[in-house]
Amino acid sequence: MALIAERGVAATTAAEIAALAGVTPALVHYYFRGRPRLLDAVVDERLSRFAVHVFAPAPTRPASLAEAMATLVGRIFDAARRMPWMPPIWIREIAPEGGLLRKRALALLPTGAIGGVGDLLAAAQRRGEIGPDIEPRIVFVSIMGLTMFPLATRGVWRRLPGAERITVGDLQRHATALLATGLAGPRASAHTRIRRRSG
Amino acid sequence: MALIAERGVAATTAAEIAALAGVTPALVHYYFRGRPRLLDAVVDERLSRFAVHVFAPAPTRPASLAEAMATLVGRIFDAARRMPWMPPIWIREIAPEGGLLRKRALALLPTGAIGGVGDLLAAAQRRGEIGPDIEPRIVFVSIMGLTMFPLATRGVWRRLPGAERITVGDLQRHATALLATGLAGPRASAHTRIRRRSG
Amino acid sequence: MALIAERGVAATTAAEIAALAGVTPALVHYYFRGRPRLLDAVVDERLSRFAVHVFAPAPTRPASLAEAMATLVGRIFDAARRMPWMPPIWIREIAPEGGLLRKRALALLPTGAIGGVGDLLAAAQRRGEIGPDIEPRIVFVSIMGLTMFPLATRGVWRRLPGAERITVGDLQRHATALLATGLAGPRASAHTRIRRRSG
Amino acid sequence: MALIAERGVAATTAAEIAALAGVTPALVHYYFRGRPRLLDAVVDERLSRFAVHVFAPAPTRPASLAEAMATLVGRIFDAARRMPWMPPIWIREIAPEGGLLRKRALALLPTGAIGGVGDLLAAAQRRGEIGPDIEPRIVFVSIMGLTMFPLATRGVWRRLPGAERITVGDLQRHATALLATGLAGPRASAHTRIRRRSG
DNA sequence: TATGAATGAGTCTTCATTCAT
DNA sequence: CATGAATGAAGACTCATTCAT
Repeated sequence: MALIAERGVAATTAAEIAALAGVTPALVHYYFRGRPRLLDAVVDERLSRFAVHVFAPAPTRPASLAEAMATLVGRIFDAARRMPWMPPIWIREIAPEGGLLRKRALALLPTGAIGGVGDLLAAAQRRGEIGPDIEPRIVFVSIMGLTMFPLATRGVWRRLPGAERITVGDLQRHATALLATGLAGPRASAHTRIRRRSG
Repeated sequence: MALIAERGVAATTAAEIAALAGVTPALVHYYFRGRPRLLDAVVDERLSRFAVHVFAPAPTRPASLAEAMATLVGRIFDAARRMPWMPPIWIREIAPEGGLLRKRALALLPTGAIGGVGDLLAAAQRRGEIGPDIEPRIVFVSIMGLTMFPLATRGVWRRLPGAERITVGDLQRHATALLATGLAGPRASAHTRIRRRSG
Repeated sequence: MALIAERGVAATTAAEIAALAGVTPALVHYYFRGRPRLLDAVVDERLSRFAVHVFAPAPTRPASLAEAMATLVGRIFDAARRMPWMPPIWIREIAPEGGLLRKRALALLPTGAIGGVGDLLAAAQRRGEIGPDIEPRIVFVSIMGLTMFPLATRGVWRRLPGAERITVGDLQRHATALLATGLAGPRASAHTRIRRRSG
Repeated sequence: MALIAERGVAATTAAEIAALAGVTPALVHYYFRGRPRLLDAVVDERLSRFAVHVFAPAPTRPASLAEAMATLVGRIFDAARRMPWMPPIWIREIAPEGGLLRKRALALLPTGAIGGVGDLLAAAQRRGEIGPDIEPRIVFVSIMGLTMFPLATRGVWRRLPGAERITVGDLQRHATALLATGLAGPRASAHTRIRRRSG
């Protein structure tokens, strides 16, 4: 997982995997019965856990839309903490056109659940709870763009001036806030909120 | 560019590039003087144009922060329309850890300009114009996650139920809105806005 | 035997043999103590039976040369009926230059007996009972070419037009006749012979 | 051709071919574009020549059946003199069930011409010119068994006692005679024939 | 400038063999 | 007796690279 997360599928050879595991390339082949099935195993035995972690728990009736979003974001960050190889793999090998794990991994996406989120948001939009320019059906994509993408690219943006000390927790708070109220932040009338990172 | 965008750098051979160009692999090698310098050329002669398109124009003093963001988003979408190979390449080969064009392309990022945006946002946050949970320094990353990422992954999410007819224009509007006010949408007191996609 | 007859020695792996036998490749190795000795066993425990069947029975004093030949041909066909794997193996792995069982199997050939047949024929030739252009010493080879070879290649020639219904019995009669009197058939003065395949 | 004739297709590696040709295995692959097409080339560029040599010349109206057979046998021996790799290859890789060149090479066999020979013989048999036990349709197979087979197996039978000095010419004469009149030789009434190998 | 021929290094894969159990 | 795990050696194949032309 580490190698694939770091270099991508195409650039990861069986020999490298074997070396990292302290075995011979022949064993890797013997064990997984060929490269295609090794990739199957990557998806079925590892990537699937991530999907389960994010989607499996019965969705408790959320108090509000914002809370529902925050929960989903929370689960993604949580899963990524446990399975840090997922964000880069997702970003490189699953999401984009021609990703080498795409076909294998797309089945993991609970299209139903995602559609459900879309329905929920579309209804909310009809009730005026959601901005008119929002596309409810691709809010899920935006969530990915605000969670998996920054998680996968920490290495780059951490070098941006002033970003060195931003933690994963900060990132989660940032994504949740951006998703809820955008840069504008909560309405002026909102009650005082707990300050983060007081230090 | 098309091949790299579609399959990634590692999976694109000089022979494929040559075939697509109607020349011999030997000529590709002769012309670019080796694979490393071919990748250099990809970055220097193509990817750089994208960066120029997004960042080069003198930043006219924006009327508001929201407008500044909308302009940046607009430029990205505009550049992506002209150079559709950029989003997948960015997502796969530049942004993530171990991206094969990362070292070469990172120099293109105008760290200064990005830092400037960060400064601007940090100041705005101090003035209370920006939500307290926002991290000004990585707003740029969020913008990427709301523009380049969905552009690079249209192939996947277009299959989500209800997302078939979402256009790039819709996507831009969605990203701009989300960035400005989040899902919550503009404050209640806001004046009526032009409806999108009336048909 | 079936696998070797069908694909040849070089193309038959220990794993295939094991699979067909319902055991593991490791057991095949354990049992035969390596590939060379597996091939030894093929020769010593199977192929040898064929040779025994053809040559072992005490050669009853034949009434005539023709009868002696018919007997030998009969024994070969008989053995091939019981051990149908032999003709292909003989043709591919024993007879030709570089056959993979050649060295092992050649010892099975009773050179003495074959030489005896040669002596017999040479004497007959000297007495004028055998055509002057016949080479007595390689009549045995011709017998092989008229028995083992067609038996090993039935799959091909059965597809020849009109050859579909030719049985092994027909083949034996054909070989015996050809050997005795060639295409010309028995002398005109010969007494009527029993017709074959009356149905 | 030499390697395949000597060891068979399965036991001949690209590396051996390369070594014999004084080039690298990579070149063999480059030149033939893979093993399957190397075998195609073997068949199309070499084996086909043999078939042409044997079958192509317009069949001059033969004076007799015996002459027709002698001509066919003569052509086979002639072709084998020029292309000595053919008999072993034919015997191992084309004729038997599971031969590795079988599918590729069977198209070379002029089924029509062979069927024609069959027709001719069948008619002759009806006229009583051919023995009743002969199967006209597989006389062609017998011819192969009396020509290609002994040619492919010289290495073995040359070691038979008394066979050391038998030449290819002797073999041809032997095969022709056996085919014409069997071991029995020409009818007693036949006119004197030229003696062979007077020395 | 352009290429066909050629290759070294490295890919996945196969397979007989080993060995602890 | 029997096997699963493991491997070395070798196989076909790939690809960037070289080079004479």
